[in-house]
Amino acid sequence: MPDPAGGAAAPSSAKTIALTFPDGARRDYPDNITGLDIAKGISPSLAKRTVAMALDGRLADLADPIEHDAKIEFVSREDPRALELIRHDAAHVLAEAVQSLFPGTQVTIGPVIENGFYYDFFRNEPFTPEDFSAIEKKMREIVARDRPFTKEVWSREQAKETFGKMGERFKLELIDAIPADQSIKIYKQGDWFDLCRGPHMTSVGKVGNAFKLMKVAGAYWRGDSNNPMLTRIYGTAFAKQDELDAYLKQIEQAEKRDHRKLGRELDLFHFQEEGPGVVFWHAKGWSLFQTIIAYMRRRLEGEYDEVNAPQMLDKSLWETSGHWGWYRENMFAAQSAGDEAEDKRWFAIKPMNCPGHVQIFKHGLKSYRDLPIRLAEFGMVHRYEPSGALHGLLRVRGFTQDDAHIFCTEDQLAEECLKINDLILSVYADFGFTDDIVIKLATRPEKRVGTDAMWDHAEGVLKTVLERIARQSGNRIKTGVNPGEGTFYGPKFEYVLRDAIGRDWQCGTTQVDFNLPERFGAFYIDAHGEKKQPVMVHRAICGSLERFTGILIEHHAGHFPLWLAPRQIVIATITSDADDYAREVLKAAKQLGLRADLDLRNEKINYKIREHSLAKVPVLLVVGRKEAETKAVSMRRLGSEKQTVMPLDAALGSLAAEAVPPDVKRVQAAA
RNA sequence: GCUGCCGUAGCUCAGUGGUAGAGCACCCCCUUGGUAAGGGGGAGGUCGUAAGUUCAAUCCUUACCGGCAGCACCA
Repeated sequence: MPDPAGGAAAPSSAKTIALTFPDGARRDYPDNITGLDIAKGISPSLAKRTVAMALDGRLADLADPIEHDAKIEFVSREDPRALELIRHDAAHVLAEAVQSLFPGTQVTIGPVIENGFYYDFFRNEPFTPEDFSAIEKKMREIVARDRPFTKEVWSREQAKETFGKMGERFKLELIDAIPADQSIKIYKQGDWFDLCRGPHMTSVGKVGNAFKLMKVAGAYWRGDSNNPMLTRIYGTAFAKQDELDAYLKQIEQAEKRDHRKLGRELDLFHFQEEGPGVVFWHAKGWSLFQTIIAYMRRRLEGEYDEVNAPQMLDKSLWETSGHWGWYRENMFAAQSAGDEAEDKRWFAIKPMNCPGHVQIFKHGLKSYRDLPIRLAEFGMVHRYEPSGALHGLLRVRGFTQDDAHIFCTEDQLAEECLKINDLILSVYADFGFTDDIVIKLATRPEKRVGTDAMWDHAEGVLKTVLERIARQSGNRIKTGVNPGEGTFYGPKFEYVLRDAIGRDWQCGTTQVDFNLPERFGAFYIDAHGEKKQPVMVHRAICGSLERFTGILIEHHAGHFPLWLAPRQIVIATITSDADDYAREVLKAAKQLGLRADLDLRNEKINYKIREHSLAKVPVLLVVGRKEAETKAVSMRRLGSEKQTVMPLDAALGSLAAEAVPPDVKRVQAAA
């Protein structure tokens, strides 16, 4: 596409172009007329409130000459599409402010991101949040000055000379990276200017004052850890102050559901210094964790064989599998600790379950009639994750996978992938993730094993399967591709789900592996009595159960549905007169399999209500003398201030019915 | 791992170059109160670890450990 600014100097007069307006009107204009001229021609007020235009849906500078027939729309500052312009312009304002306050700081890039923008700077002394108020103040000055954004197209030489003289070595690198057929665009805002592909609004003042600098962080130049570390300043900007306020409030809400905070508050788990990245599960957290595993076990029944492979194995096995070569840096290994011990071999603590499962498959001759063989394991694996990657339950060094490996023939591969898909989607639905599930096909990475033919084949199968999944779901399931993101041994599907506040989590995965069976010499006997190599499919649904538990905590904000809640009911007495009856209620609840506790403390009911509400207990059964006399309970649900007095049996009966896990409910409904 | 910030009681946090405080939680006493904090009292800390500077370090310096944010990584 020719650069719109390219011909700005020489407007031709003979040609005309036809522009279509949002209301459908079509009008002819002289070639190279600018959006601004058109807007002015329509009405001065339109010109005044327009900050940019969209040509055939693509945002462009209002001052750009228009060279083609197009659909044209004028974008006001309030238009949702203007938000990215506001943010991008704010990034430029940030850069100018920083360079004016901290001379010698070099600029690099400053893109718009999901919730705002950032700008990466190079400076020996990094910025701190204490610098923010001064920078924001300077930014407000620059905005108030309201200089127009003007675009210039420079020659490569001019650009390199100018930025070279300024000592902007990162900009020089960027200029070199711009393809030869693209022009070098410079946006000026008063005296300050930046290399930028645009577009921008008409003037700096349009940024407004609803912006805020959020945080500083290091970031590698061009995202490569071999490159120098830059200082990144994150900010956000909105069209209006109340939108900014709402966004800040939303961040606060997200912080409240942080699983690390809730884990402490709800007494679910903890971490401590001696065990970086490994979880101490407390009773309530372990209950939740085990509820999830029990659920998964039920879902595997009849289809999978659950096995358990050793926690550590001689390193030679990992050399064979290839993990020692590929991932040694990220593995733990152990030896006998005694100085005098004779056996000083290295044992690798398993980072994956697959080599163990191959050993189980290999044990004894397998016939094609046995396939597919589906081996599942809730295996605890350990990986030496980089210290900076650790993050509560979401990234740990020791975790439990809901792992399985399927050994099948090539003919069975597609069918197996579809079966796995059905299971994954059904499990997600049971956990409350029904919409916005995305499946991505991750294709061959640069570092990989196996022949191209093998990869072609495996990717081909997955692609076909993925298309079928999308079709079957009536295109409810969205699909995509992650080029180069496959594992070293094969391509994979990544299942991404979206939580209650719109965050995406990659959980499930289906990975095709032609590599491990070959490395370990796994085979089966086919119908002609020949040895054949099985295809192996690695599959996880929740992925790391620790992580999945963390996601569930955040998804529900600790307010779990009854079937998951570690403590479903607390029976609280009003006075000690009701103690005996409360014990009766507890016994009856436990007989129905409900997880219930008693609160007989000598405290006022207000106090008890408050405490258990803060602990997010889903159901409070309050009993006093009245209830004891009538064999009733006063039920109060978490999040509600209403109480319902019900006969004991009816209350417990309905709670027990509600607490049945969703998969069991389905079975009950079918029966 | 990299950059920056942080580490004081179970939790949330205040504080000082002369070895520490608050609120909540905890324990004890009084209170038996009908749906989100009743009252009083008490106990609790080698101020992350180690070295250095200093007459003196929780406070200053360095290293290490751990955490937080982001980056990089994630079989």
